[in-house]
Amino acid sequence: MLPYEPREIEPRWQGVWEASRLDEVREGDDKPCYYVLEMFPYPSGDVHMGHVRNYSIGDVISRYKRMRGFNVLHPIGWDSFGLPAENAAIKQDSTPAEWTYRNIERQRASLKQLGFSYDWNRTVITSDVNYYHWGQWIFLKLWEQGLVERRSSPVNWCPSCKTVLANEQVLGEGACWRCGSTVERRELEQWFFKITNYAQELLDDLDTLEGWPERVRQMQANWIGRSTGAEIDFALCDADKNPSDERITVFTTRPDTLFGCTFFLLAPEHPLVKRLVEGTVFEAEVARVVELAATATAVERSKGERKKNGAFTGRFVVNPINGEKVPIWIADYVMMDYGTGAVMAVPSGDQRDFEFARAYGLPIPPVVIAEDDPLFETLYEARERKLDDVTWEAAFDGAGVMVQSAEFTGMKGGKDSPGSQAVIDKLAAQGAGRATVNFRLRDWLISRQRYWGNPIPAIYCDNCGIVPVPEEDLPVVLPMDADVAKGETLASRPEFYHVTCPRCGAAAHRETDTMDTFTCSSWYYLRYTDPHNTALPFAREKVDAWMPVDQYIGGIEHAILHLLYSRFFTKALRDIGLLAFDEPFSNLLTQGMVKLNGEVMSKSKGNVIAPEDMIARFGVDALRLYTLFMAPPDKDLDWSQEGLEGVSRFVNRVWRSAHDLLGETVVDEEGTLLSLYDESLDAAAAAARGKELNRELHRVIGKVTADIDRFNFNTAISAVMELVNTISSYLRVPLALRDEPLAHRAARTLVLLLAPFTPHICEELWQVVFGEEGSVHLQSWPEFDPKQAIADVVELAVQINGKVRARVTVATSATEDEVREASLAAAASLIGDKPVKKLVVVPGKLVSIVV
RNA sequence: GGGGGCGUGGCGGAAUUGGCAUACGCAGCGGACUUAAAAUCCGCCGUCGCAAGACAUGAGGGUUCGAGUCCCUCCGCCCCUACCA
Repeated sequence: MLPYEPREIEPRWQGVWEASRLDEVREGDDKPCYYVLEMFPYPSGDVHMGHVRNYSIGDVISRYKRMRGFNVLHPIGWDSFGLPAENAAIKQDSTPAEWTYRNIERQRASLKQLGFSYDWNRTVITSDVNYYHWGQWIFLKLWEQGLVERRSSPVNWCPSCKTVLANEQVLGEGACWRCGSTVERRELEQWFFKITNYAQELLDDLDTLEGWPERVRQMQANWIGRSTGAEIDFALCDADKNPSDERITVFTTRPDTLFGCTFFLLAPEHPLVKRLVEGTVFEAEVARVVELAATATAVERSKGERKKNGAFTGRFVVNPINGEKVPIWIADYVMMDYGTGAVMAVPSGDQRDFEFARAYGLPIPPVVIAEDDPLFETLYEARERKLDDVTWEAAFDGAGVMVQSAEFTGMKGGKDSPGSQAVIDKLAAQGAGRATVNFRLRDWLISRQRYWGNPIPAIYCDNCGIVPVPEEDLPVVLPMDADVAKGETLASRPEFYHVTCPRCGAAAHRETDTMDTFTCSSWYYLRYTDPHNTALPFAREKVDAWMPVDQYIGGIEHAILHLLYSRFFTKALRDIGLLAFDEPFSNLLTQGMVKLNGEVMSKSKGNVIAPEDMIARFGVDALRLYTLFMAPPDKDLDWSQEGLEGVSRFVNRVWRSAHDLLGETVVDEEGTLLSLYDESLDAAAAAARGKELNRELHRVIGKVTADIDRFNFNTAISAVMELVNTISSYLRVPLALRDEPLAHRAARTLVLLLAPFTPHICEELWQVVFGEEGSVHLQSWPEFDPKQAIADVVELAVQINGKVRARVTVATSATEDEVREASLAAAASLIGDKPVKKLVVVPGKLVSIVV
């Protein structure tokens, strides 16, 4: 036996597989299609353990499905536009393109070294012109559909990255997702994708994504943030309640509390504020609060308990339900970008309004109260206002009964309650309100004031305004040699910037903003199905054949951003007629992180375990197997060097066991005999061990198959370890007494079951050691025969009054009556003469006797 | 504040539908082989107990012949999200 040398075996087989194009998709056969996809990497540096784990999961699924008879699409590419390339280029006095493509080549080499079964002929690189060309084409199609808008809006600006950001790219407490800087709010004219047109469908279809983790579905639902309620119009009035024509509309989820509205709030940045107070005595104080809100937000926000600041504007509105005069205040807790930026404040029903009322001495009349509230007796059936304040410590925002609410008194109040509906109906009848649905989701801001991205195909003409670049003029090519270190931008390149207007022929100039990188990653999975198409982003029949992605694998950090944008793209492209399905990813697996001592590995912390170091010591197969064995795929994995060594020992053991099963004498490097025969075994004992081995083979085939199907790779591997333990027991049978066909079958089965996990050692054993024809990765998955996994006899536990008291061995084929009899006999001395009240038989498991 | 998830040996974790809790691995302990070590192989390894046995899945209660799993109450931890009107 040759010693196991992963460093020799692994590169050799990788070369053979590449030369024979083993992993390239062969289209046109009649096998069912299966599309397995891992989120493609950003080429920021070396391949790390997180990549190894992510791609090992995908590779097991890919190889397994191929052995199960599927035609598998398993592609890889790079998400290669983005700001880090610009920053790196400045630091290294290089260009973003140079830095990006150098990193891609390094990562490509690493991924090949890891032996992943990618179809390298389908690589998609988003900064390649033959890809981003079609991103521009899709942009134009969305524009034609009315899904692209350029408009002025308050947006998030990162002063460090010097670009605007989408809402989804601003993390908690106002931090930029890339650099962590506090973002600023600016009013700017920008490009948007109208993702809000799909808000309802994006929410509804989450219910169809049964193959997604509940957590991700919840996060998306929360992000979309649907609220049902009403819009209510309040007319501005003067101090004597004379209404004007001007109305301010609010959104509320609690129209039933309208009788408790004692003040009216505007966001500090609300466009009306300035005009309401201009030239009045209230102007100075209002301006002070506006200023406070604009400057202190980010700092205040991080401080947990926030004091609510506000100021009276000196103006009033009329409450449309009861004609009461309500003062208009501004308050810094009212957000301009949710609802309408105006709020009807009901201090008894909303905690924030409650605190504000207490701080500024405003009345708090209760209007919806719980039935067990002490006030209930006093106020029940009170239609007029009897009580103008409460002794409560906090607002009551639950479901209750409406009081002090005219004809609505006594009705059930709460979110979406009959009381709410009744109030909406009355307001609708007088034209002062209507039922409506509000979403938290905002339109997707996709323009970036950066160089290294996909140019937005638009032209500015003094005569014609904003003009789309004609389809036949695509692609708008990004100059690859821009020296960003010297401050070069798209605007500073005359040959890029100056154009003639495609409509009128006058001198014009190009848009110099580029698209958000997330636009590139929103459709790359479609391009993989048809990566070389030069006439279209993809052909309809290719997409129809492969999509949707059967299994998508990636990190939870994309739960909202990438996954929501991709779902939007899919729906928008469907409506353009390019696709026929509603959702891009049928099943999603979010893998956990690889950590060291509970901390995320990072270069800056200096706690990185480099894959190549581990490969040099233990080999690719051991490393990959380790990442799959140590934890379930969706959980975080804390690095354990001892754990990797244990898995490496197991791989070595597989190598020795396979040789031994073929009848080879196994020796170590110094020639010491490692095969261990038990000469005391006779033919009958050998046959019994053979029977046991055969049974175990079938049990493990069944277990591994079921476990891979539900992504329990860790237990699939432990089942193979159990098989190897049983094989070890069989290997003690002296060669002369062994069942040779059985031993060979065991060896082949072991290798087939492990092939998706440890592809190199299995290929070596299969082709070289076993001398089989063809790659192990093109073999059929072992057939599971449940009948052969069953033993002739089975030991049952006998429970008496819920405790295991005895054991009885019966034939597997025994009838329930036979089992009953045998267990009563076995437990006779324990039961004595007590009458048996009940007897439950669980076939193959236990018997429960109650006395 | 809202939402999601979790609590099992010294550690990572297993237990698919309510059916013998702790599979598999790591660490540890003992033995074989060896001049010795490494490697390998065999065995032990929840707690208490000499043993028979008793007790153990965060705590307490319930349903059931039977609960890690289902229900209720409480405690603790993690993640996401948030002045969302």
